[in-house]
Amino acid sequence: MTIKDLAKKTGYGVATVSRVLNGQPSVSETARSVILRAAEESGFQLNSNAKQLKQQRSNAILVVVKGRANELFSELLEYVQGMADQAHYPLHVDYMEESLNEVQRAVQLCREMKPLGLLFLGGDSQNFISGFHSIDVPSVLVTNDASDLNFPNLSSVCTDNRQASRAAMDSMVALGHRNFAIVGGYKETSTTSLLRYQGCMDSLSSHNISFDEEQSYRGVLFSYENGYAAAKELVESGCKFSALFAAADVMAIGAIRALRDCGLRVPEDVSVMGFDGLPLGSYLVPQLSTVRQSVFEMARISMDMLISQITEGAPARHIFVPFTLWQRESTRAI
Amino acid sequence: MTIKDLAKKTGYGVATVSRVLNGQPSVSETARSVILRAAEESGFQLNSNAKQLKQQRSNAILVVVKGRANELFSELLEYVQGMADQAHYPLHVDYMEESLNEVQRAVQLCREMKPLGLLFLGGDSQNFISGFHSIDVPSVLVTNDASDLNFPNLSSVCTDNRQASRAAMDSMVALGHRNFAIVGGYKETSTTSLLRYQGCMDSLSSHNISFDEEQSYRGVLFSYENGYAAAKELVESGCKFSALFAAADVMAIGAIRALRDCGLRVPEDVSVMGFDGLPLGSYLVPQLSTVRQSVFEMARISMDMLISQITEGAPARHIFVPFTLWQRESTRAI
DNA sequence: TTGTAAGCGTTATCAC
DNA sequence: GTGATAACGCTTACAA
Repeated sequence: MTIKDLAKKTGYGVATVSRVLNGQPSVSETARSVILRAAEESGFQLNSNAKQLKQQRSNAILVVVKGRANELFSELLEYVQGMADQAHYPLHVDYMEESLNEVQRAVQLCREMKPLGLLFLGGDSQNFISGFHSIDVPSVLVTNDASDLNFPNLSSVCTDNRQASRAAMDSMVALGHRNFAIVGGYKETSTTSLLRYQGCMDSLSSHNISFDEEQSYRGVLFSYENGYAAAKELVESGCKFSALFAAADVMAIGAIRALRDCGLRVPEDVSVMGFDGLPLGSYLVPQLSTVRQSVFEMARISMDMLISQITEGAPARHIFVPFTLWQRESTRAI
Repeated sequence: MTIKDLAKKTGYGVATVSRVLNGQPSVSETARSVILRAAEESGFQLNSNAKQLKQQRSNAILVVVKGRANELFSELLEYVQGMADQAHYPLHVDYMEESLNEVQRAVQLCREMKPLGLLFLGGDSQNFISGFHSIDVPSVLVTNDASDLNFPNLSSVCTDNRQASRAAMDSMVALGHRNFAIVGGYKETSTTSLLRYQGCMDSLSSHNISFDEEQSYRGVLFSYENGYAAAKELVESGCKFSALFAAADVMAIGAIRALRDCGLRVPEDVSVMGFDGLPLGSYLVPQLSTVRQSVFEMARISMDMLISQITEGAPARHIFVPFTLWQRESTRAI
């Protein structure tokens, strides 16, 4: 069943059928209803390959999501989806392996889909530097700062990772903690991980707290498992600490279990603070203390900026969205 | 940049370029290397719209995933991905809203992609009954039983939900529990939820344990939040129980927090058992007791069956994969 | 081994 | 308003 069959069946030409199916204006009401009914009856759907191949521009927004198991992105996406619906932009979501190049992927998809705009959920600066020049549609990078990259069509919206992790550490210092362990990311390869690390150091040095990185910092890929392993190793290596900061909630969760397996209770023996503010954290016992990223705000601002770039040619902007410290049950004063 | 440009640039015809780019045999080594180098240099990628539009059959396997926030599916997918790589089948993953019709979606995608086979992660019997007849490629439904549907090209692989939840309840009875509360799914609309409910009833009645459904059963959509709300409501409504069975780990996690907020400790005051065996469960304190679905086995069997249906025309089969009871820290004997 | 050319199912550009 | 018809970028006979 193709558009041709529908044309034959209704007695109209393919052009009219196409116009109707795409909701274009200059079609008679008769034609519209006849064709829509026929399409309905036969359950006809446009072939998007042919459509996209021929189409000069679609009116969809393309979302490129880096990594499929990221709960923060899932949450972001839910809001973004709602906002796109409300603004009547079809949303096309493309999930990709975290290890692949999201900009290359976007370039390919732009050629194929010709979207109005691009939303990146997660991204790596290096990939943008080396490949974003061949993207010419309005874009927004979410959860990473792109102000240094200076692309006229690339905005960014994120939490100030450095300030946020500094604030997290400050709050634990305020609770009386002086001996810290930190489970972070690979600061050599991930900008986000580096910034969160630097924020920690900012806090420690401003309070004149010494920190032996070799002994008290572990950099791993964000996961329950790695959080567990890192925390266990910290304890077993003899590192003494009353507070542990994990640069992601998933690692904090793994870490808490590791501490428990080492005979340490949270928060009685060790306070643990995470980063992200995943919904899951509020159902844990103890509820996870964490730096809550303002997911809804990030989604809202991203979509607003993207849409104004698309419709009004607004210039690229770079925004830090406020975060919130959630002192809950996994931290305590000593 | 198109295949034509590449042809012009290398002096070959478009057919040869196409053959090289698709790894077809009858091309000279010279042509192959020249064209590959040129493609590399210019970063050329085939336009998949044009490719799929023209192609009679792709050699890809299409995976239709129902719902994007399902951790069990994420885990399954990871294994499936690995197996497809190993067998050299490109995998195309399509995520869709849980509320939409996965079979309709598959029909559309089959028309567009012409995949060799289909893997459904999750699915609803009704949708298959009303729409699967128009799918003619080998297919496997994972996590649901399709033996009743009798489609010659539809296999299925799943846990015996009824037996598994019966076993879970039996195990709690063996621990001495007699008063149960159950947080399940909508048994009126979800077959899986109904089976898990029936398994519970099988167990209870075989042990002559009475159960007031009105008072002690809550049917909700699987989520942390709903698990929390349902458990809280059970306690507040005065339902007395020493054990709670949740038909999904996510609900068990929500329920544990709700119990805690009602002043009940797990497992000291109430034992809680989940269903699924999510990786997360082993990092919780207390570790979640649960029915572990054999995710790896399900993935392996699904892919094996799908591939033998594709390559050897093997007939459809319907397989129950063994489950495991994990008695961990959220349950205890009384 | 290679090239030519006919579509795949649409949309866009014309005329009418 | 509507209908021919030429692309879109590719694969695949069929010829050479």
